[in-house]
Amino acid sequence: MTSEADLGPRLSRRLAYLLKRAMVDLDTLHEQHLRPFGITARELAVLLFLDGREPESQQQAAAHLGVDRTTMVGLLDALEGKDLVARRPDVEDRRRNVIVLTDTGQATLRKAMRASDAAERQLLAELDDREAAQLRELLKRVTSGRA
Amino acid sequence: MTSEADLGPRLSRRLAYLLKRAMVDLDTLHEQHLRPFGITARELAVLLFLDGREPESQQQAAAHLGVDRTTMVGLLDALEGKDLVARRPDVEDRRRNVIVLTDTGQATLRKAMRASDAAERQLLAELDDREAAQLRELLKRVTSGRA
DNA sequence: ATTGATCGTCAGTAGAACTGACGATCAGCG
DNA sequence: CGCTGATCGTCAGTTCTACTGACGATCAAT
Repeated sequence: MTSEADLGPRLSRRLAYLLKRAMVDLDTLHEQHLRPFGITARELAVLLFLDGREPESQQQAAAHLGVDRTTMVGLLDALEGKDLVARRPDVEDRRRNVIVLTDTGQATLRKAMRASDAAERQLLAELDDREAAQLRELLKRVTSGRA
Repeated sequence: MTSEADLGPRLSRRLAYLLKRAMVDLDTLHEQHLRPFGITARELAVLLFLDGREPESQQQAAAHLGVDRTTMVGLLDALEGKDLVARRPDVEDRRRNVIVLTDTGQATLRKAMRASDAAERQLLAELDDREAAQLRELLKRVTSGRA
């Protein structure tokens, strides 16, 4: 792949380049580490989001996760097919589905999160703990500014 | 859009979330700031790459930029259509095109780079200069580790 | 009861990137 | 020289993803 020295300093210091690069690398690492659990990083994000929340409708969950409502259908189809989440009719509003984690989903979430932690650690292998926390904090402030 | 508080701390601290969020935001900002120049962030990256390098073939440039050779064709078609780059036959190897910046391309590059700088500044508005440099440095070390 | 909006779903579409192939050209080898 | 295999830029076709628009079902408001 691209080695930073080949690009000269100009492009390799642009934020867009650095961010994309980090994201692609993290995607690759996640793919490797999550393969044993048969889920993608994105599906893990859904599981993580559903856990520790009051049950929510598909569309609420979609909005919070920033994905289109029609995309969420397929995402949940996949997760439901793996028995990780369940759609249950909302008793208060029968248009809605309430999405809940199954027991299998809970267990998979716990294990997959450890794998994801490992992927993150591998991405940040060059940094010590203090620097890793610093990077996380800076990114958090950057994104939270725009809510 | 998604407000960080809504997600709870779990998802909003994951690196994948933070990186993607930052990238999407930066993309949006780039789109706004680059609109006057009629180029995308990606095209700017190509211009920036071509500038300050010995003229190179399409495929070499594509490899360095990490895009597919067939994708580079369309990318250059667009840039050539805007008179920002020119394909010239390589005298030493007539299979190849040498890609060069036109004068217009040079001028556009300079102006667009200032716009891109502004986009980056806006993305990092929450950080002071020292922190912004720190973030850049940490990201650089993260990515350069994997060359 | 009627109107307008929202829910989940699905078909169709649009865009981006890749695969595989093509003619043209090059390098190596006899 | 001539042949063979590889590389260059290009293009057609495929794949993948996300979106638009529509649908029946359901809700809320009047």
